[in-house]
Amino acid sequence: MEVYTIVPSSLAEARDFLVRELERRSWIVFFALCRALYEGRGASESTVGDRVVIIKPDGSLIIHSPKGFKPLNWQPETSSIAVSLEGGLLVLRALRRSPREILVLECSSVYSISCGVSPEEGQFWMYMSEHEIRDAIVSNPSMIEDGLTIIEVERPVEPGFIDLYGRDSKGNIVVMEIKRVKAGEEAVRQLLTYVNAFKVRGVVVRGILVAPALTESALKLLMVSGLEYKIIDLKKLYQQLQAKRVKRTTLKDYIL
Amino acid sequence: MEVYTIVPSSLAEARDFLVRELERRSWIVFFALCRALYEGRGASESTVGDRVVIIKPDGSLIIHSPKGFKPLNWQPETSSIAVSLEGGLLVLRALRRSPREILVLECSSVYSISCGVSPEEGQFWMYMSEHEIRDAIVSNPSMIEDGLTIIEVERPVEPGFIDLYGRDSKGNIVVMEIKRVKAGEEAVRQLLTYVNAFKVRGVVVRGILVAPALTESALKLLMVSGLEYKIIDLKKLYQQLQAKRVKRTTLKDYIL
DNA sequence: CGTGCCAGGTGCCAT
DNA sequence: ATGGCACTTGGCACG
Repeated sequence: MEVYTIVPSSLAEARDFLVRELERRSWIVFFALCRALYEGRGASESTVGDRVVIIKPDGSLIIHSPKGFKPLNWQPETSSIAVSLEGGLLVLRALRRSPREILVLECSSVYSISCGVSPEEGQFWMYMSEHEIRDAIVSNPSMIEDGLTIIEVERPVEPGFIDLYGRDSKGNIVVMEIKRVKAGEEAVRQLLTYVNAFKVRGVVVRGILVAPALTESALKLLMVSGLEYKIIDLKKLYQQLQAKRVKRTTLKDYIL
Repeated sequence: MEVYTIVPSSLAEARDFLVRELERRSWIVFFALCRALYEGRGASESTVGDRVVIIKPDGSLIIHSPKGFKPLNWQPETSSIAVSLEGGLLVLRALRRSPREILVLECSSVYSISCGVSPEEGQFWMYMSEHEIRDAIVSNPSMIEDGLTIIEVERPVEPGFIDLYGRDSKGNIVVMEIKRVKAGEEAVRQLLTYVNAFKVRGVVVRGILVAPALTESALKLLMVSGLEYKIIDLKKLYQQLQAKRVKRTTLKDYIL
């Protein structure tokens, strides 16, 4: 990728540069003293300050303040970005239909603008998603309980989907809700909703919350509701999965 | 803010520049051909590709691919960022304790690095948060129902907090759950949990879901559960609030 | 398209 | 720190 940077001597120069590079669908990053106004699903306004603004080839606009992971303002995949000079300010208007949103960026100074055109795009993988945990249980149900068999994955039920639906060694129907992270009350409520859906129809089922951990209040709610839980070891599951995968560079080399 | 940009002729030059600017706690943005490895709460790995990397003065590290709002990888407020040259690659290791996480960035080319030091920091406001909706109802409960009085805000109850707790004209206790956006089933389940908490103690209360809209399935679940709802007009609430605020630049000028 | 639901969710504030 | 919850949540998969 070729990256080109200018230090604009005037806002007019900055505008011309931005207009040209937006047309070319370049990747644009600039430092500026500016303020942002947003109105759409919500409404917000930031005070004037030094920001880093990213405009991606797909039209996403992201405004970062000096702190934290989250951007101050943003607009995902805008339908149009207009640039203009108004009253001594460089104004960018990023519009988006559906939902109808507008983000206005007023720059009083633009310190530097960089842009580049990149041809290809990279891929990204996530490991140990809830999906993978589910599959691991399906291929080895005994990790939950001896004699358990899985009948259905993502079984549709009145108000949603049951992650795993099976039968235990004594023939009881078992409903399982999986959480990849420590489960809170919401997870218990969800499981309870599914179990109740059966109860209404006169069928008594066991409900098991499967998670690496439970919050204290979740455990309490679970006990009161007559539900069960099963703690799973994510690290172990992850390693089992790793073993099955093709050999690849691991992070162990770095951690030392 | 002063912004300085270099186009490094070697990875060693890039490393030296990064080390110096990290020490100065500058704001750093660079374009690079790289790949990221993460291990911590989850684990991920991205293929090699052109990326924009931001390192903020507070140590946050964000890696953006050419698409979408969300970064490909990140590390919020790292406790340390180490830079080194290893096997012909420029390697950045961003470490974080609690939770223990490591992000490794391997750059095969660095196209351009910009950095700047900004002295001050801006503030940010959000309008029409759930908090503000709640306050609006408190100051004018009749927008929900004639004769309603609010007794308590954020009333603690067995498994959480009731947004609004009040009494209707006939003396019945009313429990309200507020949603700023279209309410889904989860909102209904939450309200139901609160109402049931009273039912267990033998007290019958009315449960009202307050939201700008309801999903169809939420409405169904709400009806079945014997709960009520009240649609509120966010735009109207927002305008009422705006009227009370000090005069300021609005977005109407821009929308035309 | 809307609806549901996971996410390395993040951020804010409470205990 | 842990927990509870809103968020312009974003993102994906599915009807």
